[in-house]
Amino acid sequence: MTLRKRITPLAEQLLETLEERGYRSTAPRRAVAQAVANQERHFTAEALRQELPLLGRATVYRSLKILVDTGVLCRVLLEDGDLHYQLSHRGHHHHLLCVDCGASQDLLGCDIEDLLAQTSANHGFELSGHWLEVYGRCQNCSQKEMATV
Amino acid sequence: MTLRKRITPLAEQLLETLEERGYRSTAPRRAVAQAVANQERHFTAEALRQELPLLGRATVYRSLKILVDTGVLCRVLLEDGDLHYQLSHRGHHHHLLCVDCGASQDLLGCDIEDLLAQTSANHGFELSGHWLEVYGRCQNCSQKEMATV
DNA sequence: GCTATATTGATACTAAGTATCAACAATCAA
DNA sequence: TTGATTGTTGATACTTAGTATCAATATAGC
Repeated sequence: MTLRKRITPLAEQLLETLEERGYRSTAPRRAVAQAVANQERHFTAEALRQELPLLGRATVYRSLKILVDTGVLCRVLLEDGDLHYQLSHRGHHHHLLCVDCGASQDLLGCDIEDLLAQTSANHGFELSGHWLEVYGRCQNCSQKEMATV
Repeated sequence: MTLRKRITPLAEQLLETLEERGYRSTAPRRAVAQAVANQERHFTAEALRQELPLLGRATVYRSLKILVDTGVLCRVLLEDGDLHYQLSHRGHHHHLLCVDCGASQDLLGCDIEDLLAQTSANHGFELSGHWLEVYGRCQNCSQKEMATV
């Protein structure tokens, strides 16, 4: 079958996570897992779909959804409003997104939560969650900029 | 003309802002400004369009875009990923969104910027912007919850 | 009132989803 | 290993949010 491709350890790991959650291991899901594992940067749903022309649209979108639900993928909001997907380290985190090269770094263990809880409380809000994206220029791109100016 | 409706001071103010930016004052824009001014909560593009059946789709979306560009409207990302629009106080700010009733409060003058600048620097990032939405339960909804439990 | 130019709206397209549903496949138990 | 149960697929069609094009029209300024 065309869909049964070589599968890398990362893709395997993604599939295992799905199975742990009770999702069946199917050829289409293997294909999506492998395609996701191959991505080096954040990607759009449509880009992924184009890499998987043999799969139905709905299947690709459904697979993305369950990958997000199981915490394997996360959604990233780009500065221009585009929504992309990206492999996620489990748990709550934020992204530092380079507006030049598109690289992203995870932001862990910063003190935003505390600050937000405090601020929310001041407004009479009971905090339940938040979404934060940080845009800027990564070290590489800053240095390139320096060099050309 | 059906489009020339009574216009409220707020809508008037929105139009003036557009004119200051060099946009012409047209009947469709008056209609959009009034419809936007009438909203009590954040709203979707499509909802607004349905209130303005006489206007072309493109016109509504274009008007929303220039209202966002001029800072009169801002985009709000709901917890479920839906994108809404909302009247904006000029300048950079964030939203406290109630997940129960949908109310939103603006979050001004909090110290997130400093914290982010610091954190970004630690990661070699040159900060250029950020997007933050805070979800929770407003005072009203918290109290209602209390009362029923 | 004329004219240059901005704006409109019809149409068609992209992108991201969701809903439906008959056909099919994976799993598990016998 | 077979077979029933139940999850999954993919075709299709629909919704929402936009954007691009372009001829027709309205606006602002002279």
